[in-house]
Amino acid sequence: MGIKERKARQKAELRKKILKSARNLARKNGWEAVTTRKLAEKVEYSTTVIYEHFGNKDQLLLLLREEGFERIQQAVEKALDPSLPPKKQLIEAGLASWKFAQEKPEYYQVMFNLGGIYCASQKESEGLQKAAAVVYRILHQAGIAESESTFMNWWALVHGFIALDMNGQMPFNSEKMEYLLKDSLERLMTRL
Amino acid sequence: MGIKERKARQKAELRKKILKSARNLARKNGWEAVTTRKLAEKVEYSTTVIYEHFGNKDQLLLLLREEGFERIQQAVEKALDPSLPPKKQLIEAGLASWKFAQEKPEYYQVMFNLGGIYCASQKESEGLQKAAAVVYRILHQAGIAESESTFMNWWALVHGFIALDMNGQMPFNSEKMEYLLKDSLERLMTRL
DNA sequence: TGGTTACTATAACGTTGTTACTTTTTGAAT
DNA sequence: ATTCAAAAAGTAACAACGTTATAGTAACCA
Repeated sequence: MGIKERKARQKAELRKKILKSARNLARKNGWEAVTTRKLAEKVEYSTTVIYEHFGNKDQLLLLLREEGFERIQQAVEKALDPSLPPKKQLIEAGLASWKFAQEKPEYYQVMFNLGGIYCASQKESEGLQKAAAVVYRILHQAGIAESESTFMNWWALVHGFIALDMNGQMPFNSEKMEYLLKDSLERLMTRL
Repeated sequence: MGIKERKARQKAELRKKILKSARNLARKNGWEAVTTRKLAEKVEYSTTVIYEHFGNKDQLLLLLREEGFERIQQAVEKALDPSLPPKKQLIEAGLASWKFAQEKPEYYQVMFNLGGIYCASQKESEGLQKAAAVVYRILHQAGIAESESTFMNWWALVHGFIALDMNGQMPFNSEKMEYLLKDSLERLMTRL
């Protein structure tokens, strides 16, 4: 009697397909192009399918936000070399975050309400906490006393560079911005 | 024959009124609540008045963006004490920017595409350049060599703190964030 | 007074997110 | 196999959005 299982599997597949379509649409045409109708068309269902699976559009976006936080965490941890001194690791972590935002901007945007998208929900993101924990861990390894201060300094620096670059308002191109970020991270670390 | 003058005056007044209404609506109910219809209702005209005065909604937002850049520049310059050492001035400038974003979030949001608003236009903002020039000037006073690097370090730091605080995703409240920003700015300056 | 011009409003078009309602499908019981 | 309830899916509508074509009204000049 694997009927229920099959149904559940199909439902899960469709769910994945919808989420993937949303991400693809956002990547290709920006988050403004991600509408319930286009999403339904992509998966060849009617619009109501979104509401059966996610409740509403905001809930769908929140799922992608969590997905994004998990992915950036994985990307950062993969980029880390535990044998290096913690300060070097923090520089690597910052650059890995930058790289993630460059390669998967649609994720970074939904994570931080950038690029025209906006999730009203203020509920604390579990994924964000986990990603933050990675940075905290390295700070602890480095034996840094004012970890809250250094944590926010690091995070704001990285996020500031990414967000400003995404808006395209700064007089530097992305390559230059990456270089300047690296420079800023190194300065931050040499002063600890 | 002051008829033309009167008309021009009335037109300019209406224009101002529309811009002010947009700002008030955004302040009270967020930028999502700023619609052409609500705007028209506020000034007691029909919707088309927006398009006669500004072309479209995006153009109106761009005007407010410029207005915002001018205002933050004024706020920062007013907060500066030229008799203080340049490094202290840069700290003051950062804190003044933070204060501006706290007191007039609707401006900061339209300036940097935060809080659900989005202006597609990538054209370089004149106001942004002027605001940036203020920071550059102080850096020059301080005789700092790598001014591009330090400039972006300062700017990304300030913007990162503001943007993250606005999203309400960080585990610190605004007072704490302000304190941490001050700390980060002081660290940046003591290392130059 | 008549006609041209500038202003203003009405009403509509195509989208958007969302939902009430209807239809179809489907697994199971008779 | 037929019937039936429940689940799944589609249709069509709602209100609100940005925008514009059209139509009307008011103001100015002759």
